Amino acid sequence: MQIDQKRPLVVQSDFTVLLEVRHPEFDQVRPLLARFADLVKTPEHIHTYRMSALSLWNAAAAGMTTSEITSFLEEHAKFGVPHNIKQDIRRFVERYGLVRIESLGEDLLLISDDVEAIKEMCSFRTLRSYGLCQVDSQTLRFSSIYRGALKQELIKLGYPVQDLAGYTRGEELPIRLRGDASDGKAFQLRDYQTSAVESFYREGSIMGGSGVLVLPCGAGKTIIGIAAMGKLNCATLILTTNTTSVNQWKREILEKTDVTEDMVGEYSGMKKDVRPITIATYQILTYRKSKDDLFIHMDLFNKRDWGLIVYDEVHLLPAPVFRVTADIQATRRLGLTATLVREDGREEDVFSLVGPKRYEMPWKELEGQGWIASVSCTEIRVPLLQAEQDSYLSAEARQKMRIASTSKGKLNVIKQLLAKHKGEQTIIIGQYLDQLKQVAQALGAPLIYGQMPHEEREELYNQFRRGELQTIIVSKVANFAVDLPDASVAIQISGSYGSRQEEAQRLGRILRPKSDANKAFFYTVVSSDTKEQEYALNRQLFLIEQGYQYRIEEYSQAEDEGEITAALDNSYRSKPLNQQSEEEVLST
DNA sequence: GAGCATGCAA
DNA sequence: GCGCATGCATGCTC
Repeated sequence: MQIDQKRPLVVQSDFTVLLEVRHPEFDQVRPLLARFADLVKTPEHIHTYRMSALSLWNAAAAGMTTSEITSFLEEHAKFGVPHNIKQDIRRFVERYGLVRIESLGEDLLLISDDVEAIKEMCSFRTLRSYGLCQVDSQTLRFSSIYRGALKQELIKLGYPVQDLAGYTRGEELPIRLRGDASDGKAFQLRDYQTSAVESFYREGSIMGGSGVLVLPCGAGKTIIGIAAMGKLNCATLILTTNTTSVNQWKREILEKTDVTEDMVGEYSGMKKDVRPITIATYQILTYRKSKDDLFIHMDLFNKRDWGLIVYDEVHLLPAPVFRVTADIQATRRLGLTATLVREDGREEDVFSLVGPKRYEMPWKELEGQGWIASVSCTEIRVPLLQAEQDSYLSAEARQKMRIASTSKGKLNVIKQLLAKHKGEQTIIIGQYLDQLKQVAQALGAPLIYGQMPHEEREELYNQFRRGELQTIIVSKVANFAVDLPDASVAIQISGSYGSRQEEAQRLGRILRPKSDANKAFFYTVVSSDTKEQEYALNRQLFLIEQGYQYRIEEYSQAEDEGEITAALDNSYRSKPLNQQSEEEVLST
């Protein structure tokens, strides 16, 4: 074993990989590591990643090989790579594709070059009900109705099946992208958008046709979906999270393709139009009169001969939709998301039913190419006020979070930040209405929340866009509103527990490229030494995994306003005492 | 049958 | 494991 203390990684035999944050190779090593391992912990000096079966399978599906992974680890590990880890990586990576599904007339075949794998499958009790029937030592035959369910079951048993059984064409529908239009509506796919579409589907290749593309907010997921439609030229069902997004898909399809309005239908609470291109919400699919009733709108999947189903924000796909998706495995499926992480842990179902990850664009890479703004993230820790301190300590666990999140001490920080970023469009985002109302009153800025009619919201958004309003305060509407205007400063004053998605989405609000220095600022204000501070760390995991660094600043309440300004301003220029390491990392 | 308020689900 | 926003259906009014 080669020992080289100068290297940044420690590969441990429990499948975790430690990465030294202050190491000069950090920025170079991190994105590669993230391709096959998940970030799990981020204490100050060392980040812990863990390889899992699924993270390795997704890497394999995206084209990574065993030797790429092990030689990368060997090259950067201080103490080498334990022998058993190398073996296990090989075992997992090779599991993807070890068993594949191919078609044979009406039926399907499970095929493996590994005779032992087939033997093992015959012995699994849970597979009995699928009527697997042995053809020869390497082949099992089964009915195509079990295509989805079987894949779901097999991944649980450690066999991520490669599905090569192909797809139906679906009803034909010519869709031409306005790539060369002379009427000013022309647009060009960016290079990464082209690669993304091609890794989903390439003409003549049997492999493509189902899978997930992972792209940051603001990378143009809709456009990629539309480009895929343009390749396949077939009736398409698009599923998305809310009605605003339904409208947005429709608008973009009409704008970017030659498809006419009568070809595009909306299937939602308001309208039930099934057209060659139909856009629906997940919610209408999962509607039922009572708990043990039928999902009456689920037959939308069979209302037409769809050639493609697009799952927008696939990480939010509701459980009942998985069930139907298992039955339509012969239809091409495209999942789009900014994060494969589901808060309910059903990532394996996404893998087997929608498809494996085909493409991932790291946020930092997009930033490097200038497609999104570069964001500096700062966590500002504010001590609780004396009175809050007491009630915090005596409060029940479940109340603690609320007390910490809504601390009155945050107001001063907000004011300081607004002063610091005077003249920049700023969004303040929070979770508790009481708190937001107080902040709105103190700042004299409008609060946009659920009860406000959409018309009124739109008016405020427009004023903000025109620059007539410089600051707006938004509640959880920000988590859903696709039409929220862009800003260059976001201040998060409270959020829901450890939601990584929420944090990512909020940062997404300031990613649109800026005209001048292309720089944006994300602040998260938390009460120091509280539950909130712990949760804040959790929330940041995903973005840290994407390469963002949070600077941490301790804020102390001073008596005199002027003093506060000085204290805060100063800390941006000099190194905060407790964060020298972060600072050094940034400069490497 | 549009426009609104209400209750419910996840 | 909380608080909030959403979307859907229904039932009322004119």
